[in-house]
Amino acid sequence: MTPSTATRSRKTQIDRTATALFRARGYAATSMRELATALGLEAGSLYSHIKSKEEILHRVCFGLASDFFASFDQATADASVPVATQLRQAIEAHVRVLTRDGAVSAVFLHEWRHLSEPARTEFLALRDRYEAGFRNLIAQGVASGEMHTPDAAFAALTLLASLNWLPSWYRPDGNLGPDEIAHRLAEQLLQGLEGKK
Amino acid sequence: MTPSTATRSRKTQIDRTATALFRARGYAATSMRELATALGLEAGSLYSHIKSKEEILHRVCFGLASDFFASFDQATADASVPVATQLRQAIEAHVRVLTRDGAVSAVFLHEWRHLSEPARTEFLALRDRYEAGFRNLIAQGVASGEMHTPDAAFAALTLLASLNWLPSWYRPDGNLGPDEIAHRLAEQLLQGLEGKK
DNA sequence: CCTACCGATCGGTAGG
DNA sequence: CCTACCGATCGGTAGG
Repeated sequence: MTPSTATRSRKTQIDRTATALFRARGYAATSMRELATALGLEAGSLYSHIKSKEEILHRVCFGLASDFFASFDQATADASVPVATQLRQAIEAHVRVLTRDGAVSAVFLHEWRHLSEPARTEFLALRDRYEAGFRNLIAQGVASGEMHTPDAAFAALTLLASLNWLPSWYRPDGNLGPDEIAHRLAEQLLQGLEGKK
Repeated sequence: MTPSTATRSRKTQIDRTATALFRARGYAATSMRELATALGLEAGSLYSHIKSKEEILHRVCFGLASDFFASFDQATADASVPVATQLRQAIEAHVRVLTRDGAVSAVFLHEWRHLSEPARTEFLALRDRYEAGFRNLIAQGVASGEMHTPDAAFAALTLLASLNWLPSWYRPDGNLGPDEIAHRLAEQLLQGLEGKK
């Protein structure tokens, strides 16, 4: 039997509520009873919609991973654009995905290590592949003389680190919108604090 | 009674082993029985040396916090030095503390949220105060014309984010030593990818 | 530092 | 989606 619309939306609701709890308390410290209570039902009832606690974590982590890939591919699709511009677009795309749902992003960034094998290894492979995209962009920029750094891999790691800190302080109702944040991050990372504007 | 030398070193040993486990599996997912087994004793025996699981976490988080403060204060003690140089020294000092013990650093960065109140709030206040140090340095640099950024607070957050990603990939036996890493990070953050070397 | 144990809570299931 | 429950495990304690 295919799941009815009602069942599917209940599942989505479970994912969303669980994600918020995972973010606030951590995956391991969140109990299925807390989750059930937050949804207004009994613990056992959750299992008509999901198979396990980890299934939720799996969906969140791998779902956002594929969003990141789709977003990156779109930002860098046009090879005729200067590499520095492609990198700016990739940064902006990354920030947009990251700011779309703070709870999902936080769980993606910090709770993936509670995935059991082989999911954990698969997840890390995806993350590696994504980082390689940025690494290649920077390496191309260095080759074309648009950028300068002694180590593209090192630079890519540092760049993504700055971006991935965002979910820990970004507030959707704050002064800065995603686009303005993305722009400032790109400027700061490409120009540096001592560079001229 | 004051603790004997043997008791004190056993306590240190518990802290170290616990920290390694907290890093690998997360605080909530680490059981006192695992910890006891790793130390070759029974679970109940741990409590002759410590009062609670959280006490260990508390010691690790607040201990490293005070190391960071001491290190920062030393790096910025001489006000006659140019601000950009002070910032470089503060970055290098931060990296040195961060690379001294990878497990302690990882727990400090990611597990503090399992502290119960009021420790959790106190910890966040310390972190805020530390960030303010970098914020002020950048603001001074902007005022003196040595640095350029539209938002010193934003720049400080981004800078610390890049640095704090380090424990997730740094390997003590890798190609780059702490000093070389610190130097490259400082260069990249201050000069940017498009800046000239 | 151990043995023996406490009450509480965990993720998940059976049967309706 | 609920009731009732499973075995396992949790942090921590008493008493030696």
